[in-house]
Amino acid sequence: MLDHFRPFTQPELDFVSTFKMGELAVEAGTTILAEGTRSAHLYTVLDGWGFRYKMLEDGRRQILNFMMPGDLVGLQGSLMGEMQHSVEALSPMALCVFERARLHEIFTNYSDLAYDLTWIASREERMLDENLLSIGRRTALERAAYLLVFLFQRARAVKLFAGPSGIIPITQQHVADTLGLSIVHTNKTLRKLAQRGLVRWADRGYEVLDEQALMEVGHWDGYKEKRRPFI
Amino acid sequence: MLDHFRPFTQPELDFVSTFKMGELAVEAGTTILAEGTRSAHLYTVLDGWGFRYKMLEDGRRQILNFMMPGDLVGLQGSLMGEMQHSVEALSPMALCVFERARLHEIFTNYSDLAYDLTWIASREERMLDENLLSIGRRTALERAAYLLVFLFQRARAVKLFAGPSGIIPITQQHVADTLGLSIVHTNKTLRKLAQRGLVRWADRGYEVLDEQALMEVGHWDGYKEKRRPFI
DNA sequence: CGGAAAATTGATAATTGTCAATCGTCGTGG
DNA sequence: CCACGACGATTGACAATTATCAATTTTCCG
Repeated sequence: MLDHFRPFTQPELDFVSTFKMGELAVEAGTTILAEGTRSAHLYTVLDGWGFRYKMLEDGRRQILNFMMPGDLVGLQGSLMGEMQHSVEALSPMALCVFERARLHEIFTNYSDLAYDLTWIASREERMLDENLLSIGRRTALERAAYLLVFLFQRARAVKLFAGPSGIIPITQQHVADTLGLSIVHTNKTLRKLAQRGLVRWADRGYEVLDEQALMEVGHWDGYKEKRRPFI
Repeated sequence: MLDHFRPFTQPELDFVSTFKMGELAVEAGTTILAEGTRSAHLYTVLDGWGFRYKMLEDGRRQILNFMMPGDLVGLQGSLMGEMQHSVEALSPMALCVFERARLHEIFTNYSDLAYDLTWIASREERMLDENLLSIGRRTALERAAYLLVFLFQRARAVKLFAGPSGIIPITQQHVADTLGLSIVHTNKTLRKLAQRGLVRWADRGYEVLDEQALMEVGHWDGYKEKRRPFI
């Protein structure tokens, strides 16, 4: 997996190992961070899938983005105090745990790592921009197509799939809450993509069958990213 | 305006003055940064209103967020290369111009400023999260109410209004493109808010009349923010 | 094998979008 | 000062998309 990320210098490795408090393994469905809470920790995803979401008081839920290896969990909360969103594991996950309180040390003593942190935050912002465009302006079918290739390409980039392809471990409820659609309409929309042979409902998730076609349906150029940091 | 922001140390001020290349004043409607472009500059908003947006090839436009004094313009592009969104002035704006190439110096030599940068990026992410929740899960009326108080509170916090209240300088087309609605439906929705006496269409923009009621309609707690950095 | 959770479906209701005018306001040129 | 245009706001009618309801199937697991 790591060949996708930038190499570390020795002092960085030394620091990271002291900054690191340990590893955490969680089951699918575990809530890692909860909205309204202040966590003493900050995490890096080592393995598995997770997602960030917000809810309205009456229960309506919006999934904001998905998390995969290399993503930071809880940076917002670390910088700004209380969490304004929750994070839940979609599959079993392995996380690297850091101490929130020591975040500032990174800035003062390891500027390259600080730069990486900001880079990662910026990348998250970029994904949110794309998701906003999607929910705001794409039709249901376009949104679904976009979401599935988007997740597929991201997952492939961090080697989350065993082979060249693989299964995206989400239920239709997750898709619905990501796309801002009802679950019934989501089902009908995904079904349409399946009928056209672009995706397949497999085991406990979706499999992408025709990457190119999905990108066309979703009016999306694809997920381009060069070397990236991994903290 | 500046009492809202954190104070600087002298060395920071000295650095900022060398990092700063000059100021830029633009008319309403000017495109400051364009999607697909690489800018040699990075900006800080000193005065005025602007907005970030993305478009699909067929012209559908989604406004991602609005920019007000203290916001950074173009950080994403500075960190990641090509701009993936455009930025346009909504009103006449004053911008402080920085050299993109020297961004790294901030990280190596002015860690507090670097921290501030990341803080600002994180805050932007938080706003995007809220906007996503809005577009994905709120009804048209809720979205409109949320957007108007949101802009109202942000603008008030940075003293963009002359008195205690003021006018938000947006057209209904802007509102529509922010909320992900058609312009006709946006008009009918805003009209409903106006009939209830929550907002008023004035001169060339909207004025908030009943902040509390808007927050209730929009199921929103309000915009809380303590001290914040200003670069 | 029994249940529970997730996926499907068909029918019907709301919400939101599209079309096609019309109305107003404001700045410009005559 | 007034007519002309342009852009933005408004409206009403009608169409399309998406949501809600209410069952049924499937699939997964113990």
